[in-house]
Amino acid sequence: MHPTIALLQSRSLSMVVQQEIERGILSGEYPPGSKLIEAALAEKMGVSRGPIREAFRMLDEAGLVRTEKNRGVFVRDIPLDEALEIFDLRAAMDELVGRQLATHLTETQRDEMQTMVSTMEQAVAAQDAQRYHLLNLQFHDRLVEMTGNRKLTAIYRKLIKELSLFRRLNLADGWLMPASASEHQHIVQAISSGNPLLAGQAMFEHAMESKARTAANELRRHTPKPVSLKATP
Amino acid sequence: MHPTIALLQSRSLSMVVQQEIERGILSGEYPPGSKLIEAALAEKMGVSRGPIREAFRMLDEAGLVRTEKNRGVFVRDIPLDEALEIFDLRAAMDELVGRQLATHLTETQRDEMQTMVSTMEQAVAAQDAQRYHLLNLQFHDRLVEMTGNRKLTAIYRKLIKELSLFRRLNLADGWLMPASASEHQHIVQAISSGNPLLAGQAMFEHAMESKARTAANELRRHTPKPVSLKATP
DNA sequence: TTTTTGTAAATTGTTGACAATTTCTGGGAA
DNA sequence: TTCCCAGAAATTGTCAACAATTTACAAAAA
Repeated sequence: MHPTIALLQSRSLSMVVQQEIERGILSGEYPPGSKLIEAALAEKMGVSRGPIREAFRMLDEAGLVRTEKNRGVFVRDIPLDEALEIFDLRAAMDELVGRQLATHLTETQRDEMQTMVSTMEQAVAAQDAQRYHLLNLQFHDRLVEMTGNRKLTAIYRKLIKELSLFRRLNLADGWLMPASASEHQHIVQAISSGNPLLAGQAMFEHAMESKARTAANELRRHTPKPVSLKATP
Repeated sequence: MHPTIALLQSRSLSMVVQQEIERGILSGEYPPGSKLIEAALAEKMGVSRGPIREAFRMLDEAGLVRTEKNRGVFVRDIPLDEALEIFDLRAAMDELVGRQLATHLTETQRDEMQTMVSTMEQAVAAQDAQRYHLLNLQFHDRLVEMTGNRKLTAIYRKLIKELSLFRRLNLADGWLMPASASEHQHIVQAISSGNPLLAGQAMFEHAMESKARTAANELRRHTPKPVSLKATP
């Protein structure tokens, strides 16, 4: 039996199961497209199928799995066009974040932002792409959180989770590390300036750059054999 | 294939139950704050408690109900501050809608928009507030749909559903009918102009006007006894 | 060989039963 | 009266069993 289940009965089983399956999905343990079998998960976690099914309904509504009647549930595989749609939506939300932070930023928040950017620059200097990737996610998540808009924060996080199921994104994020590093400093300056339009624009353009890089990566990945056709008979 | 056959093959019981409960919530049959009892709903719909519980998990994730362990599920009552947060988020999404429509609008879409605005103006002339309210919802929903961004459309609709649980909104929407009527014509013109920034601004400001009217209504509702204290001993 | 078909296995859909917890209720004590 | 607290009733949490459907596989037919 999974240790967390035996210990903490404070949350209901289905909630714990939901979190555990979600962790498995986001960590790549259950890759996009793979099938999630009720009985197998039930035995693995030491519970019956009821809570597993309830967790499936939550994950489905959250967009992390898709359910086919009488066939089972599968980890969602976000197609490119949907990923690009999410990028557009996220850009609009980030623009809102920039505007609101520019008008309500406290001293403490400004310092925190500056510290995060500095930490990211250290990761860039150390060529630690993995660490930079995590810090980057954390930076944008914290900015959204700073607005105090809980609904905005909740939906933003859902979008990020869905985007992480766009598999090609993870493989190719090494390229964008140095590119977006300087943009973060620009974002902090724009927000600190107190100009909502400027800050919003900085956030929006940063998000759209990210979208453009992803689209370019995908285009390059789907046209890998323009010259050497004779090499693969 | 026969339509009802196809329906029963694609939708499982829990999905049907979810839609039915959601309908009851949005129609006001189950008002905000009221308790939803598994056994009662199960008997009413002629199914066991399993599908009911699965539907509850979907509705919880969608933000329409809240679940308290060992106490049951309740129809959510959106507090004012959360409603205002949703207004801000919706304004940012509407701005995106305006920008995208301004750059990609077809002739057919422009005509459809104009027709909807004309129909709304007829409802205003006929003093039919109820009909105007429905047409207004339909107008904005259709605009979002026209962008072709499915994720944006899905989240927008979720936000609208949640906002409808902000009970005071429904009671006081008679006042804002004539005010927002002319704004719609302005939106259509701004989008038709092909200027993304102008169209986005029109949509954004329209949404923020709606937020301001709601906030003003709420303020008025919470301070109804400033003078005649002697009248209520 | 390829396709088809029938049967067994695996998996999901649904239900009813039982356990755990909360809520209700009535009677007794301060 | 008001408060408190058993015990009953109602309700939710979990589970195991059964039914319905899909999938796997092997044998038969083209």
